[in-house]
Amino acid sequence: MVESNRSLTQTIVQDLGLAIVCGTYSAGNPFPIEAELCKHYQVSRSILREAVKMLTSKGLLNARPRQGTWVEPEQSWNLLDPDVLRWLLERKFSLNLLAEFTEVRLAIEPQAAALAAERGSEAQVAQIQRAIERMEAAEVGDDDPLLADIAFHVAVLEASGNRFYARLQDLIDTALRISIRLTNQFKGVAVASVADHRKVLDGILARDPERARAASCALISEAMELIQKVQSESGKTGKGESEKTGP
Amino acid sequence: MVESNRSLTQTIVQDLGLAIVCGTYSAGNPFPIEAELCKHYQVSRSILREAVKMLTSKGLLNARPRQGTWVEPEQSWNLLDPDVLRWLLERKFSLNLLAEFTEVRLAIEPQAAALAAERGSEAQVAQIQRAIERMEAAEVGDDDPLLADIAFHVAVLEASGNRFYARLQDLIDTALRISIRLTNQFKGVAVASVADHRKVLDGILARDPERARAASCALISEAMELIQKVQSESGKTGKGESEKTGP
DNA sequence: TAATATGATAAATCAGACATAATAACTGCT
DNA sequence: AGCAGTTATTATGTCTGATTTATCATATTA
Repeated sequence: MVESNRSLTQTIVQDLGLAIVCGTYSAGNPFPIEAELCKHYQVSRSILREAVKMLTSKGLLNARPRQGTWVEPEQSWNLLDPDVLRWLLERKFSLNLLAEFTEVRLAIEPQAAALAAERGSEAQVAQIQRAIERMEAAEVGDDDPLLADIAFHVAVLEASGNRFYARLQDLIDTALRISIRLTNQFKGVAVASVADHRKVLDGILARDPERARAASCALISEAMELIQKVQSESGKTGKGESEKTGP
Repeated sequence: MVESNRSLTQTIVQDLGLAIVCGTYSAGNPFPIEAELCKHYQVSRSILREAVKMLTSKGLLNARPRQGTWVEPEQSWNLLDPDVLRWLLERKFSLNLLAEFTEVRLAIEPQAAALAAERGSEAQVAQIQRAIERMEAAEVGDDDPLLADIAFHVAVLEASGNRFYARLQDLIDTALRISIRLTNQFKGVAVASVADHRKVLDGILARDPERARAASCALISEAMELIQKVQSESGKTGKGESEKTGP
């Protein structure tokens, strides 16, 4: 197990969470009982139970006396929990899921851009502008392109003034990191263009919701097409995807 | 405290979770230390710690030795966790938040309807049809209108084939229940019309994504307008909303 | 004054026990 | 043999008390 400065409980949550979404436990290999897991992780029951409870509250596990602890069906998992999404996307590059998450972004981000144009505060809009400047700096090596990209999308979500939209930032952070890691494997993939991002900012600065929406929509659509392209590529080579779609 | 058949831990999670989102604990009234909460709930430390861990995994709490346990800022809460959303919406009818959540629905559900028209399976579409039939039955008192309404929206989300969309069903279930409870207080509020819902189904049956999208958009927009109407009503009477918008 | 030692506090972790729920095994009867 | 009712087993649920560790406030010392 990986050593870390986190607490024992947190370490076990991460380890077990990843193992669960990777399908380590199934009919043939049922989830172990507390005693076994205690022995495996060399921790007390208290610690292990706390970890299991945390995973239970994310919809991954459930338990009953005498029946033991079991992994809940995938439909019960809180996909929108940052931890859960990260574990899911980290498992051997789950392209299908990344595509589905991008569909969420495609629904939300253009709307967020429109709302930002409509009612974003000066400070919030300035934050978007700053992100664009970081992206420009990144083009000449003065900043990290990935972090600048993330900062842009997060700033737009924040400027929407909708608390649910803003809460997607952890998720988008994760998705973008995975997305980059994924698409970088394939050649011919251009880095997200600053020009296209700037169009969103322009729409917001002009306080033109529809222009902002359209620009954002184009932006995410481009990302979506990229993923689909990778999907067909990996389909041909047979590498990458190995998700089961149900019994 | 309310007696129940749930476990002690679950009972405390619900009680503490609701108290936290209601703002019971703040600067003047800091979150109690473990020992005090144990005394208050009359439970052992194990139970209390498990409950605190569950709330920690939902982003509501955090703890450190010597510093104690504290409530995280609202920006850290997992709004998209079904429990958290329910607690939030249940706290004295949080109209602003309900409006924001409806903005999420406005972004997602039309897209889901379009996807359902595009790639929903026969069985999934049949499920939507069945929900419409339930709504019709409810009109003459042969079914529960709220449950039928929920079944419709859930069926559309399921038919979208996007796992993230499908995961919104718990949240929409909660939101619709609160929404009904809320709007019923005000007269002149017509129950969701079956005709408008059927238009979504028609678009999906015709495999016409844009028609389905437009119909769904109209449906949610109507709900949104209703909420805004109630917002202005309660603004006049001063009742209902009492959310703080920041320090 | 600033770096260092000390002490107090609250969570983190451990160990062992008993209670409870759900199932499996068993008994005794017809 | 076949069923009803009892008992035993098993894994989680809950409790208790103790020890360790991280952090902050204070006091001490150079």
